[in-house]
Amino acid sequence: MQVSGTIRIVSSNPLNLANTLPSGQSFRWKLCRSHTWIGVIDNHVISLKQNSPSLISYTAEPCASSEAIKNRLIDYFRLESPPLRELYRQWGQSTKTNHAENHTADINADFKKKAQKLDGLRLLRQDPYECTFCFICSQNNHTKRISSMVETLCNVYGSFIATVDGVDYYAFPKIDQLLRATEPELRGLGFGYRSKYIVESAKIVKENGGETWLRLQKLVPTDVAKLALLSLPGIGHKVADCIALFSMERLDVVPVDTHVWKIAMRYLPKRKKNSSTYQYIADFFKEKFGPYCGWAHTILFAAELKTFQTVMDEDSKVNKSKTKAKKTANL
DNA sequence: CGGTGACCTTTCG
DNA sequence: CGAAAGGTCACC
Repeated sequence: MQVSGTIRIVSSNPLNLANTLPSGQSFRWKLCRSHTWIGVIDNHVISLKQNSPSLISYTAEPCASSEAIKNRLIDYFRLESPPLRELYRQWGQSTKTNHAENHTADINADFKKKAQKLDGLRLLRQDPYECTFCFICSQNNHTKRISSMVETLCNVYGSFIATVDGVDYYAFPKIDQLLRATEPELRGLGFGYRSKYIVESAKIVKENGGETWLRLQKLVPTDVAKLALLSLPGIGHKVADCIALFSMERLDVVPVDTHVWKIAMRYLPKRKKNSSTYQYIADFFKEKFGPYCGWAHTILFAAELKTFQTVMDEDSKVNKSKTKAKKTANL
């Protein structure tokens, strides 16, 4: 038995599932049919269909109050605020700079161009506990493999939720379930050197109070929350920033990963790759995009993903012979 | 502090 | 078949 309903999307505050769900924030969504996505939120298998830019329909299993599911989705997609259209407009607007910077490329102008292809990409509000372990899996890894690792964690250690379209869905394992995982077992499941990080981090999370310990980090200052995250093995500054941004309401945090690094180097003088440069790049994004720079960052990050390359490249259909030149330019 | 190299495995060109 | 992938850690 399942519940269903619809959500109205207003144009001043868009949500585009196809641009949001595969953007590298969550690793739990799969496109199962045209415009239809299936994933798990909490203990519900959620199916979402983008009927049009202004209408999304959902089903949830197992049964629950339709209103409760709807409210959960509104929360998950941050549909209450801020009005995203206006943010896109601001991010695409060049900030006034001094003369020296006028000679460099304009990241806001480039944002504007890319954002047109990635309309309605919303930052998700994820669970800090789940997000933490997903991003421990993310280091030096690609989204496809991360997704399959997270799925394995759920299928092996999590509780069964429901079968939908012949597929069994499992919840993300609770800390006591996750504690059953051993390093050799995880290595056997293909987690590689992250196996040890997962096992050790799970122990520390348990010692500190379990899932709620991570959820409580929402309430403390950002630097305190980051220290808590950094105390877990397998979490450095970049992963801590991802968790803070995607699950702890730190929308002003900019994780500097390999893609963001490359983006930044198109606008900034070259620097060595060390911790001070990490902050230097994060500050650059903050200056250019303001208090919601983490959200802007995620859009620019997504534009670099292979998943979106076909969409982003539709520009070049104008003149296919230019493809070769474009490739060289990107190097 | 800053710099360097090892590290599991999959995916993609 | 080699490089890259939402990096981190140990060690100098």
